[in-house]
Amino acid sequence: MPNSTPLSSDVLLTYGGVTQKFEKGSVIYYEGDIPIFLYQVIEGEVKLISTSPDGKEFIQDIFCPGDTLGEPALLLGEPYVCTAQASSKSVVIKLSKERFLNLLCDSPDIVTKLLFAFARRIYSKMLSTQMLLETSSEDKIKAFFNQFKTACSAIDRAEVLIPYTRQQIADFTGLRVETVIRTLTRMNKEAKVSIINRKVYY
Amino acid sequence: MPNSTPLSSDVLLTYGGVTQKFEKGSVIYYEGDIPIFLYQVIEGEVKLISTSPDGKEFIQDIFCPGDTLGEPALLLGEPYVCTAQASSKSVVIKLSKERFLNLLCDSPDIVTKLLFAFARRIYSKMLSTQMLLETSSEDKIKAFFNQFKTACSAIDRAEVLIPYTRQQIADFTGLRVETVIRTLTRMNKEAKVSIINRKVYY
DNA sequence: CGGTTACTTGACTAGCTTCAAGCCTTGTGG
DNA sequence: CCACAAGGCTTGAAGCTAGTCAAGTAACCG
Repeated sequence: MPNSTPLSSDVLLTYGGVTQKFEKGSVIYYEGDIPIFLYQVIEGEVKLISTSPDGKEFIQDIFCPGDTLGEPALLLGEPYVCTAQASSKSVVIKLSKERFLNLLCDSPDIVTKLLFAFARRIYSKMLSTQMLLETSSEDKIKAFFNQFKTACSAIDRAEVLIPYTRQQIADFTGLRVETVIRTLTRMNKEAKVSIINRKVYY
Repeated sequence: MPNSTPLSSDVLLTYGGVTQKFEKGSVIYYEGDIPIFLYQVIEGEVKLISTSPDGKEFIQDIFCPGDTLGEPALLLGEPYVCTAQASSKSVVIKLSKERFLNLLCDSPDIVTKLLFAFARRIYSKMLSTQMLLETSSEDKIKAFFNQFKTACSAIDRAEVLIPYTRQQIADFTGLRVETVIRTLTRMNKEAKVSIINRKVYY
């Protein structure tokens, strides 16, 4: 679910943004932290995860180069709901809240772009809420796949490679790996997905 | 989960907004419709619901007087994810997309306010995603109650009346009424909630 | 007082989770 | 080029929790 790109990194750097590298698995901010910076992904991939008390992990969102993250909590001054973690070696620009607000004041244009990016995010959160409300594992997985296909604007008919591991599908849908595997196997038999070399096409 | 109020109804009327009444239960727009108007609630209450194929109903959001609704889909030009339905007799202003866009162009101020309202909405959607990812019915209900308490900025300690019916709690959490009842009864025995005259305090 | 709405309880079932074990594939170092 | 480690995938058996269906009770309102 990549978001659109409302902010050029150049602007962020002009306003005093600083780049920082993160190794795979290292944390950019923790759930509960009070936001100080705006972040933008330059290279790599950053995921937003909720961890439940028993150590289970759920992926709330994934951010790609160009995407900004953490703005809602930053703007509201509320603690982060999720932890942001680099899912691969990543480069991130961070900009202090004060400078970010200056930037917003100076450029109504950017505010509008951000507004559209937020609209996109609300929209996809509503879709993912619908996914989580599905009662059967099959419907959840199908909803997840459909979201992915819409996000990368794939034609509905053509089968597309789902570039996620079983574990990642589980982390997105809130199911267990075994359930994902068993459901996919069944769906394969019923020709609802294709599994070739363990890769899933839908 | 009421949102802040970025738009005064006066401005909407100035830009050509038209008021319309809706009886309790009547639909403002349907899931799948292509958005044409921006809506603002003036009186009453409007809920956003997803209906699953078997007729079950899930409440995605509730809007109170002053709140605008349907902007994400409208701005993106995508079909509505949910159905908007008046949960009580309501009055709503509707403004055509074109005029809404004019309004945004004319008033950077309003764009900024909308941005903050969107931030609030993303934030609360993340919280509700976390709620849905909880595995047990008890944790879901507790997460829902906590969301409610935060929304009305209740002090965490004090017990607060939860102003929802069992059915509504079920519709928000994605559980069944019977499950909600059984879980609440158990939580009452374990002193995790208080039930007095069938009313729930948490 | 009668009808509607909300709440409650019980018995049964289905489906997801859990735990445990084993297999396949990929990449790395000797 | 082989061996082995590590991560991902798969399978089976058992348990438990939420869902379903059915029936009935309590509160509310005109």
